[in-house]
Amino acid sequence: MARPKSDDKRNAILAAATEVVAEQGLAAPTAKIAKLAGVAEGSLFTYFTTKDELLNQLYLELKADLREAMLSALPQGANARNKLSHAWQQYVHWGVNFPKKRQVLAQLGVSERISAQIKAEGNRAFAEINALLQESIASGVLRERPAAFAGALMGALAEATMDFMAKDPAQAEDYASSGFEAFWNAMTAS
Amino acid sequence: MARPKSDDKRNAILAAATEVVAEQGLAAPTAKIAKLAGVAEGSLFTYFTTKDELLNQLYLELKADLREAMLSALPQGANARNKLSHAWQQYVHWGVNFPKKRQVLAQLGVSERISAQIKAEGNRAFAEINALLQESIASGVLRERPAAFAGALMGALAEATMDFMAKDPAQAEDYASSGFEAFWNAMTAS
Amino acid sequence: MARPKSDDKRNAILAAATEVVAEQGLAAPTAKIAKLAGVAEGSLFTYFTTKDELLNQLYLELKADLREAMLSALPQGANARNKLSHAWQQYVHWGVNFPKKRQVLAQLGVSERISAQIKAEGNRAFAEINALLQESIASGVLRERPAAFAGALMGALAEATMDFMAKDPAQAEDYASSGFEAFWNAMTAS
Amino acid sequence: MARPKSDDKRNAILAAATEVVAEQGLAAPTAKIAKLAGVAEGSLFTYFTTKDELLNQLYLELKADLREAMLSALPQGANARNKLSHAWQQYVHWGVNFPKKRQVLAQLGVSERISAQIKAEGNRAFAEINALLQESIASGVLRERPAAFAGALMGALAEATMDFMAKDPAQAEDYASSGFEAFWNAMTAS
DNA sequence: AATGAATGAGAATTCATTCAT
DNA sequence: AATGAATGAATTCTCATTCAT
Repeated sequence: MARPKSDDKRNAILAAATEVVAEQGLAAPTAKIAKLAGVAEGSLFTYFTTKDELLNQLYLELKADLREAMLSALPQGANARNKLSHAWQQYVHWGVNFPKKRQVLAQLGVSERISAQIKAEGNRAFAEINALLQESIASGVLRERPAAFAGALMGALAEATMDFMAKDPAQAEDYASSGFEAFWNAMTAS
Repeated sequence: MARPKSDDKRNAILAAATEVVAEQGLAAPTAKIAKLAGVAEGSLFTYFTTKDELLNQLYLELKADLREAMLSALPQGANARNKLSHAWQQYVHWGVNFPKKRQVLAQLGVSERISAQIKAEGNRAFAEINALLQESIASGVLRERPAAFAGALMGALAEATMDFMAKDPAQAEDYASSGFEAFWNAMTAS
Repeated sequence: MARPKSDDKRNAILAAATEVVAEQGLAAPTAKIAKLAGVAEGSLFTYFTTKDELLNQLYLELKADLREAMLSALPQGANARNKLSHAWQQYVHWGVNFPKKRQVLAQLGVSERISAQIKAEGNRAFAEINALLQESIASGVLRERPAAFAGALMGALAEATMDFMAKDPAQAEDYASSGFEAFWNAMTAS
Repeated sequence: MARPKSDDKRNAILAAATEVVAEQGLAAPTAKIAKLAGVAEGSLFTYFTTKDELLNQLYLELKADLREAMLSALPQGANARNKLSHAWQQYVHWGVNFPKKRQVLAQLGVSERISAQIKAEGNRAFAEINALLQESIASGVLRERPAAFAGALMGALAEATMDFMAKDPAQAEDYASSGFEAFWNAMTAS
């Protein structure tokens, strides 16, 4: 091979896309992304055939990043509540620490430009979380609903919680804990 | 009267914008909106000076529409739980009955193009709901947080609930109820 | 209507396209065409939705132009040979006097970008010529072939003739006459 | 030897170019040609310094191919008419059997990208044919014109004839013969 | 010599907004 | 006020050619 496609460049483009899309929305020009990534305009298209392709891959990347954050250092022997609490805390802190990633993931999540297939692929990564949720809703008011419903509620509550953590950093930890308690009650109270 | 122009046309443009933005996203051309509204391309700009202005006004309009739905026929003498339950049901059914309005409101809500000021103005309309929430969280785990936090959680849970109602219409009512129970527990369990 | 679409502008664009395509081929940039026509780049697209549309319309325009030249001042009472001779002379002089039109028409004629439908429409204009040909081949070696075949031969011979007329202007008239004689013999000798 | 490189590859590129240009026109990407030829994008440029160079060489190649077809198995002792008839038949059948070669040669023939020098070089190959034509026009209406004129007419008539052969294969042979008769009459009748 | 990634100058459109009618 | 043609900057993507490997 002449010059193998470089993972560094690919990652630089993805990182630049996160940056620029956070600032300008999905309408962000590919030219700007390429420039920030330090590659030629045309090079972006040797790594991603299309802007949509870039966006879809970025979605996957961010989903994987979030998943890794949530599952990293998960307490091994702990019960479901403790594990979920850990995942929740990782989640909201990931969002607060990487606001651009969070914002872009949110935008991509509601965009028509992300294919159903890619969305499904992105969700598949959260199977382990769903298993914990399944266990937790067993005795609560959600017991007849699929675990994915609890997962969706978790995501929704975490998003709302992060908004308040970001808006009021002094109380961020309080919001994080209250948010989890609220979520836990939502799932398990009957 | 600040606007000497026709309210009919203004409303037609807003309705057309809802339609077209739901289909094409915020990138929807003003020309298409004008056409669907039955006015000339240029006329759109006598009602809204810029596209952003149109989007901001549309946001306000949809927020007001939702608010009206939530508060309409609110049971007068009932307790907070019953009132909130009513508002919740109105909310989620509004979303399911007017999917385009919901979708557009969601898109606008996360867009950079809606100014902070307009967002604040949009939220002000929900003061009555917040009062009910304040009352409800008094004994729960959220008691030390502002009512707006509970309001945000309510919105988040309702959104997630609507997704499932839309995806599985046969069980829509079950999701609606489960969603409210979960929300109520989130707020009030301690 | 606000400002009606102007035929002048449409014609200016078509004329500019002839000019620029003659110089640069079908790859001529629309921007260059617009500039030469004295309109904004975008305006070209209010008159022709697409570059292909422009090319197709240009083909029709040039075909009509040629047809008009060939049939103008056709001797009324004359016999087929005289009429065809007149048309031939008009044809080759049109080509020599408007070399750009000729060149562009030739390029468009062999291009994939001109739709079959438009080509057919362009040919329909030459029905009168075909009638004269029909009459003339009756006793010749082509008598069993369709008139359109004779028409194609006429076009082909005229093209070749024009090449020599252009290359050697001093003898242009001789080539024109010899070319017609050759054509007439081709059709009528048996 | 001027070219140290592989003739196989050179030929593969030329063959691929014929294929791809027939399908996409002169705008065919060099990358596509290289791919079909089974060589790397860059390698194409070690065989042909520019795309125009490739096109010019392709023109020469196709001209030579056609010449070879026309002169192959030329009846040695025959008279001019028989020899020309043979060449004509070879010509039109070459075109019908290798429609892509014919189409590409036609496109190149009218393109600005083929230099005058290369065109002249291409024509030089047809000297033998011209000699036969010279002999044949001696008593006809073209007797005062150069043989090259008759050659041009021959090419033009053959092209038109091939169009009809291709369009109506059942009568292909009839068109081929009629075409030659017409051509012969064009040249020799007085 | 061969490879194919890298480059960046275009190319055809699109579109918010203006402005002549 | 209403209309819709006119504008030209901006956008995504293509492609001949170069050059590191």
